Amino acid sequence: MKPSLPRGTRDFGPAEMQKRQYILGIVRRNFELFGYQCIETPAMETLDTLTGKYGEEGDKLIFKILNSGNYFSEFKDDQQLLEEKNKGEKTFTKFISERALRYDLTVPFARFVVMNQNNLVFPFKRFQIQPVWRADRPQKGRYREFYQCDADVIGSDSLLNELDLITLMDKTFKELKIPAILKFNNRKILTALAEVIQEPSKISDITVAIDKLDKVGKDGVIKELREKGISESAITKLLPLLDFKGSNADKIKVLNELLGATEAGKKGIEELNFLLEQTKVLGLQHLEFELDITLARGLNYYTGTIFEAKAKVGTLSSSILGGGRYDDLTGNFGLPNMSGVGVSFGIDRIYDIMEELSLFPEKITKTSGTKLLFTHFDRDTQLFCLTLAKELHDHGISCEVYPELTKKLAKQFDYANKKGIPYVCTVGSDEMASGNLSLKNMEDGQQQKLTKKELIEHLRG
RNA sequence: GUAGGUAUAGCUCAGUUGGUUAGAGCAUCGGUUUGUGGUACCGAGGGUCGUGGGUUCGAGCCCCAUUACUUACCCCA
Repeated sequence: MKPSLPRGTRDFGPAEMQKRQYILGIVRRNFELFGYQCIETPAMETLDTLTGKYGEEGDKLIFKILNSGNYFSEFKDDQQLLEEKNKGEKTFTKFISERALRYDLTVPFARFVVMNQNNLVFPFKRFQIQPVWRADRPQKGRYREFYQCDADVIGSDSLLNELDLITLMDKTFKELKIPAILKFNNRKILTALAEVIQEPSKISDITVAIDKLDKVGKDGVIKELREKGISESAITKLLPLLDFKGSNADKIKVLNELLGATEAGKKGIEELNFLLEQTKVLGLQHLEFELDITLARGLNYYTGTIFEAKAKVGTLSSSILGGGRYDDLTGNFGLPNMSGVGVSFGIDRIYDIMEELSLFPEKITKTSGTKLLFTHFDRDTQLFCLTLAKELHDHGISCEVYPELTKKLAKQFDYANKKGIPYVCTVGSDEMASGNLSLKNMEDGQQQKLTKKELIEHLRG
């Protein structure tokens, strides 16, 4: 058969993995620096755990796992099967699937917290770096299997956690050298907005429309709002938002006029203001920090602050980080009043951007970490090389013995060359007898005779 | 869900208005060179042209269907 990959998935070869590990290393180091602790959860969850948390569109994109065994045995006869099928996809799915691949790391984390509540220290700061799966249509920067790197604090509703995460993001993107903009908003603003215009059910339509302001202009947005059935009086109330430009402080002023009278609006504005002021006091080193009222994020569970980061340069316009506050995600699993906030780095997109902008350091592009290759001529010398290699390994020197028997040194040198191994030690019967080993530097071609001791000293230095 | 693109050697791709035995580069293996690589030269192996139909004397090329991958939109992050 012809080998192929399923849509939206990728292999990572040695060269790609070194770059991925570089990104992961920076992210992980910062997570730990800020006091987050690592956990892992299974690739699959029970379907019930996941459904209903991501919104209607999100639920459709959950990869479901077919039950093992004969799932048709659930049905008495064709008649019953047909009846169940006609009830719709949702109920029918229950018969053939009880498990699904995780869609993100936040919901499994909430499940984890509830199940381990007696063993955890709250507020609990955890990080998690694992793949997630989404049955999306793939395109540029969008994959069906990708990694999320999450940091969350749960069991504390203090806005200090938001600030903690903001500085974490600032530091991490600085170290990755990605010029990025961090946009934020607050779900309470959106709630207040719905209240003010008295169209609570249309709130997502409205944010989607306003979000297109840059693309289609003010008139375009108004047109789309009308198409979505938003009343004229509501549109009139929204007009100030369409001129929503200027500094973060200007935006707060507009919001105050528009939403200051509502309970949710007042609270939301207060929170936004706090973050803006304290961020100014802390002083961000790298990130651009912008209040974006159109930022909604599709995930249902967010209730307060929401975050999203994008690269400021390059062709990839999709976000490279997302996150926010969820006040009652654990309530679904029987543990109410557990507010949490977290962010998720999308390292696959971060990789794409760094590749495009050539942000990876030169030194990590080598495919091999091996420092020395032993070449040989026959079984005896090969086995002797193996004992030498063992000794070098004990001294922490990365080396390997060419595993095939061949008289051709050229082939063995070629191997070292292609793998980017900087030193070659050739061992023939002379060297074996005398103990004088010849070490060749593959970069400058220089060769020298060394004893075993000298060789080890030389390579450790 | 909507619209486009692509499918030929292990990989990246050529392939003329439809015409003999389908090509190149890279990779692999062998040789020039039986103890020295990165670069040179010579040679070899490797293909049901995604799959199934159709048109034609004749199809890699045209038509229909189908599958896979891919891009954009919707959506999502």
